[in-house]
Amino acid sequence: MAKNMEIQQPLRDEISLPKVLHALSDPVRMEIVLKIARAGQVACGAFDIPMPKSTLSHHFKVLRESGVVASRREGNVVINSVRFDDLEARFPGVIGAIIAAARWN
Amino acid sequence: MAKNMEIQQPLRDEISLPKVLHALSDPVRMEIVLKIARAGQVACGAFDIPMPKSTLSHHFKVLRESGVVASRREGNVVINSVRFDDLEARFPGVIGAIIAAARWN
DNA sequence: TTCGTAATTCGAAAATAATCGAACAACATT
DNA sequence: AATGTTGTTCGATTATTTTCGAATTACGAA
Repeated sequence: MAKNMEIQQPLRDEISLPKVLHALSDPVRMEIVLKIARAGQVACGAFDIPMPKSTLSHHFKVLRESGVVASRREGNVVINSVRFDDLEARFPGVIGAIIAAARWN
Repeated sequence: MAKNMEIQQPLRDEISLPKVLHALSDPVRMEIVLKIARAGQVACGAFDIPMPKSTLSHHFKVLRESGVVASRREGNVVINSVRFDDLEARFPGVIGAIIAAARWN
């Protein structure tokens, strides 16, 4: 298999609102997003969520495929960030309001 | 069984963000919400969505139980409205941004 | 090349959600 | 009371998601 493959994620214009909302409707994934949003850049390994890593990896996959999170490999860790610019361009106000609301509740 | 029962829906403070996002993550339900939002008040029967009424009723139930939609019986129709005030109070900006985004996409 | 660490993929099982016809309930009208 | 209309509930089926251990990939370092 080819090495150094780009991690698959949708282009800005391909991001779909139902998929974004579904991705964020899971409390574990929301917690992940909050932590990434707070820190800016977080490696997958930095989450001490009590859960097998295959399950956690699944949640990252959902977040990535929905366009909420961007992941890139750096050495042998995967760094995640929230795609604020793309989300804001496509769905103005949505991601900010959701994250702000989730911080309080 | 008792007659004239109130239709069950969560109090403002019981509305949960994950449930709201899940409710809105379905395209059929989003379409329902858009139509209600546009018109203010819409009876269940006013939707010409090609789908059995039991399925449609299920979607209304999800919207109601998540706190997105309020339903009240008036004569023999059920009138639906979006709970803007409650949603705005609990999750400022969320419902407005999502509906605005959904209108375009 | 071998080893260790980080993370994804696979495959199967369990849990949730969506779908839909048939039966039922609430209400207005006759 | 009988009938028609609107919408919900029930129960069964199918579809989608979530979960998790085992195997695998990607990469850096020894």
